[in-house]
Amino acid sequence: MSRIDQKARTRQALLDAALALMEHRSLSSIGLREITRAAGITPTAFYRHFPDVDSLGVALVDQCLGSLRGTIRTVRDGLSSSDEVINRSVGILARQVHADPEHFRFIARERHGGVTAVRAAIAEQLDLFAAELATDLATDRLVGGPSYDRWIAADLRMVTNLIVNLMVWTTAALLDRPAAEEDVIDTAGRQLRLIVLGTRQWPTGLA
Amino acid sequence: MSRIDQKARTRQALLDAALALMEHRSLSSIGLREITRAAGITPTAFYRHFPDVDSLGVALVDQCLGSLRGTIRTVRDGLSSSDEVINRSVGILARQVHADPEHFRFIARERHGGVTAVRAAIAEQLDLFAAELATDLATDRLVGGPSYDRWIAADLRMVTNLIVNLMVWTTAALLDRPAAEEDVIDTAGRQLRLIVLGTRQWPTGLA
DNA sequence: TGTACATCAGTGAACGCGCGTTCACTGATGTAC
DNA sequence: TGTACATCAGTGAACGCGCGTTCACTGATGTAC
Repeated sequence: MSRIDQKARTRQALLDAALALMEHRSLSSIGLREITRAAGITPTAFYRHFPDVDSLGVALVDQCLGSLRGTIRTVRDGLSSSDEVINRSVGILARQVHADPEHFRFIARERHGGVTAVRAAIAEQLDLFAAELATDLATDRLVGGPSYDRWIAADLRMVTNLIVNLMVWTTAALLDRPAAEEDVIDTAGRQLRLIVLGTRQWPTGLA
Repeated sequence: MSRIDQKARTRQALLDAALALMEHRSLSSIGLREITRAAGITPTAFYRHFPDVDSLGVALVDQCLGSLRGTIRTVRDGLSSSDEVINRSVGILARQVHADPEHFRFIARERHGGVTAVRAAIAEQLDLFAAELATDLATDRLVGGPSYDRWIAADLRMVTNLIVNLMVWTTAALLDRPAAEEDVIDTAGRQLRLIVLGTRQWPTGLA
C-alpha cells in the first residue's frame, strides 16, 4: 500500500476513534492519548496528522457535515409533493440519524460546545444547509409546496434558518430520548407544518 | 457569621467560580482543583459541598434556570398587547442575556453537552418553561394575542416547545456573535412572528 | 453566665496516575540514475 | 532492472506537571448543663 494511502487510513482511524469516544462525552474532555490508544497508534504519531485535538475536531466537522449535506441533498431531490415533503422529511431525518448516529451526535453536541473553532466550523456548514434549502425553495425545486419564488432573500433565509435549527434540535432529541422517538418525530413534523402554514400568509397578517 | 451561612457562601463561591470558568470551555473539561483554586479554598474542601464536578453542574442548572424562570415570568406578566409581546420579547431576552451572560451561556452550552445528568436537568427546566408558557397562552394571560383557549394541550405544547427552543438558540447566537446582535434579534423576532402566524390557521390549511 | 464537649468546614501533605510534548530513532516506501 | 539515497509515518523512552482522592488534622462555631 502506498505511503499516501496508509497515511490517509491512519488519519481516518483517528477521526473514527475520536467520534466513537464522543458517544458519552464532549470533544474538549477527550485526550490526545485516549484517541491514539483507540486508533492503535502511539501518542507521538498523532502530530503527523493534526497539531492538536481541536484541529481534529474541525476536520471532523467538515467530514460529518460535508457528507451529510450530500445525503440530504439526494434525499430532497427524491421528494415530490408538498405533503410528502413535510410528512416524510422528519421521518427521513430519523432514518439518517439511525444510520449514522455518531456524526449527528457530534454536530448536536459540539454546536454550542466548548471549542470555539469547532463551533465556528459547524455554524458555517449549517449556514450552507440553510442557503441550499433557500435556493431549492426559491426555484420551486420542491414541487407542489407553497411558492416561494417571489420571496425576498432575507425572509427565505429566516425561514430556512428556523427549519435547520428545528432539525438539529430534533436530532438531539432523537439521540437523547430514543424511547420517545415516535413522539419526537410527531412533534417535529407538526412544528414543521406550523412553520409552513406561517409562510402562507407571510409577511402580512399580524395586527 | 453562623456556620450555616459560611457554608452557603463557600458553596456559592464554588458555583460562581465554575460558571466563570465556563466562559470559554465546557463543564466536562473543567477540573475540581481549578474550581477550588478560583473559589479560594483547598481542593479537599470541595467534597464538603459536592461529591464531584458533575453534581455541581446539576446544582448550577437548578440555580440558573430557577432564577431565570422567575425573571422571565415577571417580564411576561408586564407585557400587554400581542404586537408588544412579539416585537419586544426577543429584545427583552437580549437584555436579560446581557444582564446575566454566564447563566445563559451555561444553559446553551451544556444543553446538549457531554454530562448526562446536566443535560437531563436542563431538559426538565426547559420543559417547565414550555409548560408555563402553554398555561399562559391557554388562559389568555397575554392580552390581545390570538386566542389559544380552545387549543388541545398537545398542540399548545408543540408550539411553546418550538418557541422555547427558538429562544435558546437565539441566546446561543447572541452570545456567539455579539457583533451581529441586531441581526440576530431581528431574525428571531421575525421567526417568532412567523410561528404566531402559523398558529392562526392551525391545524387546517395544508393540502 | 461560664465551662466542657461536640461538630464539622476547611487544611495541607501525600499518593499514584495519565496527561501533552520533546527527542532521537527505525524501517518501509518512494525516487534518481 | 538494480542500486544507492531520501523521505517521513510511526516508535518508544523520557520529562515535568496537574489531576482526583485519601487521610489525619485544626480551630472556630454550636450545644448542653
